[in-house]
Amino acid sequence: MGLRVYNTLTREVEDFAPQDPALVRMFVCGPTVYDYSHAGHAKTYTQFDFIARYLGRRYQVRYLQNVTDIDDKIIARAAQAGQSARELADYFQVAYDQDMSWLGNTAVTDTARALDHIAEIVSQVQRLIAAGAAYELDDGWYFDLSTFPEYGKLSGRMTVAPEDSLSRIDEHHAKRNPGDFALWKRAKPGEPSWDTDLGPGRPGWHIEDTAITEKFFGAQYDLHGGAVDLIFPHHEAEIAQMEKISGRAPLARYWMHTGLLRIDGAKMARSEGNFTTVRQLRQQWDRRTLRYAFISHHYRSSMEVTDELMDSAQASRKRIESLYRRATADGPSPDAVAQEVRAGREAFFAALDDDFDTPGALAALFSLVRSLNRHESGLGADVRDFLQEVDALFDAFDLRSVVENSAGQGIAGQSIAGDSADAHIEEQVRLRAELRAARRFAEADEIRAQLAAKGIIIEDTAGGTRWWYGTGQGG
RNA sequence: GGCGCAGUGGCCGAGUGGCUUAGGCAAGGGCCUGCAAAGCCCUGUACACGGGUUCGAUUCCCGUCUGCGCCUCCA
Repeated sequence: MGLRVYNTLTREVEDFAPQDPALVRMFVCGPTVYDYSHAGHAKTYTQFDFIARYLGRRYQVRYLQNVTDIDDKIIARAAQAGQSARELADYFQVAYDQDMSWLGNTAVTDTARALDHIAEIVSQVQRLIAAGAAYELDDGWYFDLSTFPEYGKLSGRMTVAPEDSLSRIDEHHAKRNPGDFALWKRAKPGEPSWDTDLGPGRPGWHIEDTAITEKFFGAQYDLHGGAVDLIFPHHEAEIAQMEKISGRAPLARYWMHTGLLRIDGAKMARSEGNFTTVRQLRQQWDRRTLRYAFISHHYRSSMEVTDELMDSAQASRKRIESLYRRATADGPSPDAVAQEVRAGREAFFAALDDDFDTPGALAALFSLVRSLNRHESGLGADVRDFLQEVDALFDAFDLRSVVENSAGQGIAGQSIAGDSADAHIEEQVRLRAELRAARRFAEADEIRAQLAAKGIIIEDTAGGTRWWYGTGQGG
């Protein structure tokens, strides 16, 4: 069974087939770098990171993201801070990169800044002018929507409705149609601008994306992503620009949109001032717990990050890690167990193939976890392999530290730990075992308490005592 | 007002025209354990409301209500 994805353009789940059977070209709208990224960015970019990783199982993936490094807010903030727009954008782009790498979002293969693509942007505007789809006003060039009747096909908003009584579309001066959007903004005094054949100015917001995707992918590509709040007008405008220029449709074969992250019931957004930054989240939670929280929701759902949710995510995560810790047998598991693993693995991937149903996949995973937990011992390499395979996609479990540190005595004598600190712990664990054997429990418990104070966790099992380093504050 | 998405058990959250339970967290009871931890077993409340289609609907259709998003920058 193949991969199926929900396409916003058709409002249906469709079979996924890239233009080039071996390669997926995907583009996800990146941030405007005028401030720190927040939990909403973390959600969207983590979910697309997962999607790209999953596509990577079957295809080579070219994952392109843009960075908007010039716009009104950047200019305004820079002026406030006494910096150049460039300095401010550079600073927040670095901050964004740091936040994404903290989250473990590693799948982006190409990052493109708007200001590095002025020539491509100008070229697109010129071609729109040549096609009769752009016109000039005193403050810049605009797209003429009357030349693109399909405008609105992504959002289902096919008529620019006079009855949109609450519409806040700028009725500015001489625009031919109320929804016409800026392609190139003429330079204003004191603002940064670029000298081009269109005159001094700077790009409109929508045109940078199509200029960048055309450069990297050509006129058409496979997958375009972003959060739902970008559907209108941003993605509509991209479609209008590129399909007008190329005469080919669709711009992107599959349009995928993530649900928004809410706070107190309302959308989290920088412009709303109600946002929690990634940097703040970082103080409170382990990055894997945060990733787990995102992965445990379907990408299209909206969600809210609460302490209760995060506690739940942490507990769930640890359940997987505990199983991994238990799977210590050298070879493969016994046949009956191996069969369970195969069946569970199959169910897991079947769910993911169905429009990246991560909650469904986790359900399959936990069903397997429970059935495997019934086995006292014998869980072997196939279990470890599967959990590693899962984690290569989710990156939400702390399997590695467990491998490196679960060296307690009594577990098949395998001590992976080597340094002196670990040797000391080994010694303490051994001493405690002797005390327990002598039924001197008070002293044994004292050792356990001392180790716990250092963040070392101890478990007595039928096979002996295991120990490992806990995953730290906040889990 | 227009367009779009959604309403599932204490919380989170998939899914399905009837088949055996989604799953996780939390709660209560039990087992295991010197204790702890981990784990296992058991227990409980579901599908917003009103119609319709159907032998049968939480699952399809219509309507109502409610929430969210977009219509301005926005992941």
